[in-house]
Amino acid sequence: MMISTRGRYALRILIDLAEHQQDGYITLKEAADRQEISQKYLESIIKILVRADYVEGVRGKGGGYRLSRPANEISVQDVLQLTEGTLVPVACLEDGAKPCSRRADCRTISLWEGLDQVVSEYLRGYTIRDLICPEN
Amino acid sequence: MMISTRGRYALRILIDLAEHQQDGYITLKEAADRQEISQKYLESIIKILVRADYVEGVRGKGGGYRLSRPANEISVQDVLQLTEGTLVPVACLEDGAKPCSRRADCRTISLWEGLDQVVSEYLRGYTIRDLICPEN
DNA sequence: CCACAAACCAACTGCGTCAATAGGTTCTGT
DNA sequence: ACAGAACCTATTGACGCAGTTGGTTTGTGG
Repeated sequence: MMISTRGRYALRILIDLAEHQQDGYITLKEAADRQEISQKYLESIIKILVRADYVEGVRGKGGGYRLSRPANEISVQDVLQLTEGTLVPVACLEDGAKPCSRRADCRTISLWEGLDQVVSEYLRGYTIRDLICPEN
Repeated sequence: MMISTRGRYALRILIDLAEHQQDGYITLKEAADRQEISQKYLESIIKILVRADYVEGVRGKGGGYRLSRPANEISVQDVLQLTEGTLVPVACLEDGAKPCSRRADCRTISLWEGLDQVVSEYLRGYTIRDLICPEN
């Protein structure tokens, strides 16, 4: 189980915002109700998206959230990387990882590098635009 | 970080056994020392491999472990699936998962199915034989 | 102008899993 | 018999996930 609810909910709320773009600002309550996700928990997730400038939040009455850039410019890869922290399969592939003392005769490093490659390429091929329902 | 030490150590001990096949039975201590893994922890991992009949254990003096089938017949996919429990990216893809109530208008299911596909295909392409050092 | 609606913020909690340790028991060749 | 090896069960500490609690700040419609 490699994708936690954090990443999955993040995608779902982005999709929800994309599908209701024409309705103006969407409140957290609306989105949470539609997606059947705890409002409070979703709050902590959307905060990450706001800070990373995928989503814009407006306070006060009449406020809410909306995408701060077009849906086709938000890649699934980026969203998951942001919310999950990392997507690499093993710690030694994280950038800034301290070099492994067994690196010289590690038999598996190329296996993991290849896996990372394959996953990244796949996820980079999807944007939020590709995930919204055709009629939106 | 999707592959835990359990899966990684399992691969490493299988590789170790494969590379020392001609030395007869390999004791846990030998392998643990070579791989710099806690003997006790490795014990719990190799037990899984014995039960799944990837490895054969022989007790008593002169005993130890060896592969119970050729290295090229042990796929990385199978080993990781066994030791990690599952490799699917989200719970609803596990077989025997209770059907999701939101399945009908889930926007992301095909994304996850595709990811699962891509990862499985990649890992199925590797066997222990592909990971051992050429000179062995 | 002010009450209310909304986003924003910080701290905490229960739970499960991972990674590992501890302390044995059983088997077997010499 | 005994030493060396696999085998077995239980327990532990740390950590992250998933979610909750209880607020504070900001903006606007009436």
